[in-house]
Amino acid sequence: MAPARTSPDLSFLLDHTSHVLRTRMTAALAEIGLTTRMHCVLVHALEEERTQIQLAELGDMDKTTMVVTVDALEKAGLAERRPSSTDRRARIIAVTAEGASLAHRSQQIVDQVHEDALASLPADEREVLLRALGRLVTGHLETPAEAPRAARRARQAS
Amino acid sequence: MAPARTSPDLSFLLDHTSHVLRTRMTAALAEIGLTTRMHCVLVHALEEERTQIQLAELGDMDKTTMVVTVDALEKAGLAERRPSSTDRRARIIAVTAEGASLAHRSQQIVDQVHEDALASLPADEREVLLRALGRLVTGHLETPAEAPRAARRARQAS
DNA sequence: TATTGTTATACTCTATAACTATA
DNA sequence: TATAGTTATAGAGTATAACAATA
Repeated sequence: MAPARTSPDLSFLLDHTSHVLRTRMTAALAEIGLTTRMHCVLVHALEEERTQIQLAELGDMDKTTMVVTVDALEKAGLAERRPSSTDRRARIIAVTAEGASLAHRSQQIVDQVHEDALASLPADEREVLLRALGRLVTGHLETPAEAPRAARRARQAS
Repeated sequence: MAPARTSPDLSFLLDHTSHVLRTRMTAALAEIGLTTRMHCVLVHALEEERTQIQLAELGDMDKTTMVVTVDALEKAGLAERRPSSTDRRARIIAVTAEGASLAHRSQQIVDQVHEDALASLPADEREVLLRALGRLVTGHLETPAEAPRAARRARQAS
């Protein structure tokens, strides 16, 4: 969508670049059978022992979305749910050997997709682009505006 | 979602900035009763006589999405469907006086939201940011990667 | 036969609600 | 009472299919 065309259209530029980059990333990771989320969970779960909730927060996902993602990782043999030794409600996500190996490859793919995009820019622009975006992310564009969320009916009895 | 954290994470930077900017834009336009799409259609329809299909292409929307958007504009008294004089299948989207006035205000709002974001950057970074994003949009990140589209069942008879 | 606009609806995605087990 | 994880499903958003009118 191209909202307008008057002033330098920052919305269009950011929407388009992020959308296209995301399709590239999705396609590249799909070649090794991963979604972006699976990659994200694998990488964070490898760093240290983490529960589903912790991984959900790191990846900015809902806990119910995390259930689906971990289901997919387990089904693919890339990770396992293990009981936490300290909290019997919680599950530690343990990455399998195969999962660790794939996470290594997927991180290379992610880096490569980013590099490919950045390599198309002059070195000085590349540097400033990252700095400026970083400034926005930690500054003026840090926090989303409130979106009015619709209330929801109770669930139907089954 | 924060896909990774190794190299400078262009995906995260672009996703986050575009997402937050979009929530700002949505909230700002909602104050005058418009969605981003309604604004987009109004502005393009004001430029010259255009059919729904033409407006859909300009805004990168599906024609069925355009139907809904034009319905909303008509309901709000901001635009009307008029028969094309040259093609009896087509409808020209005519902006009403009220619609034109609101489009003027909405364009100011859009510009202001962009300005607010850009004003938080040093002037030199601002300029390079726009140039670099523009380069990506017309260059390496011009075209989305193909997404495998799921086939769909035929419609149920009603 | 192809295209414009329309309606109906299938599908995806995501999050809410409700529940179980445990803290 | 509150939290981790799960299941079921509501709801938004969007696109496909089919169709009528016209080219």
